[in-house]
Amino acid sequence: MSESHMDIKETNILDGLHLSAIAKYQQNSNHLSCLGLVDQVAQVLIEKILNGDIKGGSRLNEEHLKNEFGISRTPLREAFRILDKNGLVEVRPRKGVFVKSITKKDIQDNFPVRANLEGLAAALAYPNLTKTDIQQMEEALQLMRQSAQNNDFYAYTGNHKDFHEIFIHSSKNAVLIGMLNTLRMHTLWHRYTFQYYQQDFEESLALHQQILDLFKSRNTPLTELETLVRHHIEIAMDPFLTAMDKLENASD
Amino acid sequence: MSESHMDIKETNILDGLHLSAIAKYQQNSNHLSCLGLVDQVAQVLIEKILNGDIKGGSRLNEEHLKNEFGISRTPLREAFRILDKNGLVEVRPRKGVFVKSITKKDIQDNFPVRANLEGLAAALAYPNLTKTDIQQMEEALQLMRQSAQNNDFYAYTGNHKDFHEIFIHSSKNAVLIGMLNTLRMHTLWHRYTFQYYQQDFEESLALHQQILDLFKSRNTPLTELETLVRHHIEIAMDPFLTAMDKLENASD
DNA sequence: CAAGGATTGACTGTCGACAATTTAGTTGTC
DNA sequence: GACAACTAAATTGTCGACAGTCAATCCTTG
Repeated sequence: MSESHMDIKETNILDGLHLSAIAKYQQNSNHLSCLGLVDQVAQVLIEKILNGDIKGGSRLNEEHLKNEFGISRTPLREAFRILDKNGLVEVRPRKGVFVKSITKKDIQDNFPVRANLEGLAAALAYPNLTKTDIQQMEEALQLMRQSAQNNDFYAYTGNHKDFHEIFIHSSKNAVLIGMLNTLRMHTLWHRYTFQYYQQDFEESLALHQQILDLFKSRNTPLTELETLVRHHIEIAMDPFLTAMDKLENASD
Repeated sequence: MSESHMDIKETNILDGLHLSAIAKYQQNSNHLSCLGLVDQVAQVLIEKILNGDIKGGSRLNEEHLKNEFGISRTPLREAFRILDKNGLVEVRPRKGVFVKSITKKDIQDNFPVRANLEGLAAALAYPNLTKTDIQQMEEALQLMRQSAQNNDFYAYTGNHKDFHEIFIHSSKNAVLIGMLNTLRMHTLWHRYTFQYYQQDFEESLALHQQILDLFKSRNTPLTELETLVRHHIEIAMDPFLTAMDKLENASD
């Protein structure tokens, strides 16, 4: 912590840790700078937003962030465009970039689309699934059970994510994978809320076991698989919405 | 038409019209510059790519484009990010930005996803449809018939686009609308190919009439509507692929 | 003559500064 | 006392320049 001159109020969006980290990587290692300073900055900002360190609705001030990161405004502005591409911020010309805050409407719009696309992904993946894929999903489901037993909601979310990503990836449809990445990022936006989101593990686990069984079975009708996957996401929306409600009311 | 000074070689990626147009707008009118120079440049580039004026695979040289537009590289680079967001180019760090060229795999990935999402859009739109919506779709279908009679493939594509956009918009799902915009842009990428794309008007017209009938009917089951819309896009893929084949072979 | 390395040229990445615009605060008038 | 116009500070938009990197070409050497 060489920044001794910073009595930074915690109103600062970014703490000093990441900026020095970036500066170090920038100087020392070449291969990381090959990844592009822009992408590094974007990655840090994405993390910050997803973890809730940067609150929704807040404005990303170029001048401040420039100083925080110790870089110029040019790569910063391009990083903003990446955030925009991922739907995390809104770029209002001559006004600045604003972190989007998730509303109920966003969730109500997001879930049906994601449900549909993951259903499609499952159907497309079914003929492609290897033994390794099945095995990995079984492992993921096992970890989900374990996390549920420990009442570790955060870990559960991670395992759940792994489970889904396996068959999404096996769909081998680049367009689909890209869109689901974006959609899932939106949902994970308030990932931290999941820590307080008392999910009904029983139902969720049963459904995922059911899905896995369909994947494992030889002659599963594609429509049945697609419908089930789609359904299991659709019914997850209402609990999510009520969880949002609780959190909103709690912060009042 | 005040641009009388353009004897610009067509080897230029961009002709002089747009750049001078941009410069003019930039000076004269405020409300257009409020739209942001970046967005203007992006819009022009998108048009160029969609119309095929900029070939797929070609590299967008910042230095050249800078001179063409008469602007600096900063807004240009940000415009590139917008193109990237729309999936029209690929940004390779330290290499440059390359216009994506559509492959068969892209089409094979794109159509199923779009079919699924438009099916969902139709189902979501059904309860929201107003008399005006129905009427506009009838008009669009009528224009489609007219264009078909004139063998005007280009106009047909436009009318067809209008027809779809009506119910897509009526889904009132912002996420869905955004994704379909991107997906449809990809398909329209080689919009000019449609001029040579000898579509089977009969089947297409019949299907759209069928869809419109389901929209008009009071008690259409949502699944039936969704399946039909989805199906009518899925079956459009193969003719599109063969059309691509022909075009490829023709250009050899 | 061929292969490997150095060199040069072109291009992208980054930066600091200036210009334009918005916003907030202040002053003046009705 | 309230509203409007003006002013000033803050912030975004744009630009030209420099630095670093990649690639192709040319030269050297075996």
